Amino acid sequence: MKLSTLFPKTQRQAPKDEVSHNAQALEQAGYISKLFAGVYSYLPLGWRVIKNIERIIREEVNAAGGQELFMPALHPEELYEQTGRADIDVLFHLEMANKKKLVLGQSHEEVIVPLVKKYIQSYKELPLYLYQIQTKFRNELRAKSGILRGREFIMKDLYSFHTTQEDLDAYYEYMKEVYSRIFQRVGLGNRTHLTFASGGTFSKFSHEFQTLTEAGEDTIHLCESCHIGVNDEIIKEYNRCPQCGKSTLVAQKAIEVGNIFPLKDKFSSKFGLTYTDQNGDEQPILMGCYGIGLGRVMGAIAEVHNDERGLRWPAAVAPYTAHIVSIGVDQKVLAHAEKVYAQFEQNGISSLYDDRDERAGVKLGDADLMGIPHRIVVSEKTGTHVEHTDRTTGQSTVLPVAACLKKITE
RNA sequence: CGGGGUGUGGCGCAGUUGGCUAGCGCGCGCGCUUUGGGAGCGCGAGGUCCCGAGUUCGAGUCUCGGCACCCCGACCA
Repeated sequence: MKLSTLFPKTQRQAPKDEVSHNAQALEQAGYISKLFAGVYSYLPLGWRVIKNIERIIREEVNAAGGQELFMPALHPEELYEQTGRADIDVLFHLEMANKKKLVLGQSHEEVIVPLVKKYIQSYKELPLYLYQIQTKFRNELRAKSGILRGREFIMKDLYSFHTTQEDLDAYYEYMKEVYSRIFQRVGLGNRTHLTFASGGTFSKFSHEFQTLTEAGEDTIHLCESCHIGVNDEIIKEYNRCPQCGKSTLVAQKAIEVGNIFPLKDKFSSKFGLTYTDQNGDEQPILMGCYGIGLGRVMGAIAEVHNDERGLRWPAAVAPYTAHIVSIGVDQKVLAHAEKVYAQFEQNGISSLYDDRDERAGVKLGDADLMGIPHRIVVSEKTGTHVEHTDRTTGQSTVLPVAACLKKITE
């Protein structure tokens, strides 16, 4: 991709109506654009980051047996009356021309449970794991923190269906590992902690995955001994770690990037979702649900991986792998830069090539802002070589193009 | 939904006790110069001053009523 044609160009100054670091940096660097409070467009760079996060999640959830589908965002309100959720305050309400009442989906239990009921009858068809990556709508009283809390947001929601509590428990435990891998891969591993949260009336606990950052809206109590967190809501009940029993809990700010919930029969009982067991008896299907907010993950990464100059994307989610910058107007330099860009593309390294007729400060400043992991400078100084800078460590070396390619791909 | 703050070219801002063609920086267009950390000179384009109603000879400025955005709460993936 040539930077001269990339939409949009970066902003010289951070937007004044954003305070959270993630939104300031992401908007200034051209990753997102706010339409109104809590509602953002993902611009080409930002969309590539979302797609990378999505790919990682999809790979891991597919490996865990998940079958991807796609459900509507428009839901008949009557389904929510059946579950008693029709008047929860985050629901957006709307109406069809014939006055039928609808809501915008804030989650999909009300859709997927009737869907599964329609097709599943026997224990032979279970367990079943269905998921989607889709837009949710929540009428937040107050949207804030940039893309950390939107009114419209992309979410991966997985629903599991089981015949026995043991089977649900086993899959639930397995999903903890899957989630850990996902957060590891997107670059949040060393700051993201499994956290005990309230299970409401139907289970003792649910679990959240909380990424430690000062920008977080939640306070968790992290066990210094086993690194398990306890949600603020339930710390009063459990003044010691529910995992290891020690009382070494330390309060920290965190952002909830994922959660998993043992629903059991909460929704299946409302819709009569049952299966026939081996004895021909009707039994309730037990469920779990598992969510990850993609925009929130992106925002959390932006909060965690940055420096005073701009963003610093982990390689796995970066919009491009290399940011090639030509400096100067010398024809030989420009020809060399074009060639380097072509070589990177041929070697399968996605590259953003700054071919603009701009001064060095502008181009290098934009590279800092955008935060692509490998910066490749071509100038009169580098001659037939290139200067490679690792955005994460800040280390620079001048080396031949082939050596640079090798360094990046290994 | 309570408390506080802010709305003026694309972005960031100034605009005095109401006053005449509404300014500045950045960005944008054209020309010349410049070229390893956000250049210089010249010319130029770009505005429902958030919206509505009022007061006044005259409103960006005053009054009333809305709306939006940001911050702090309460609530929430």
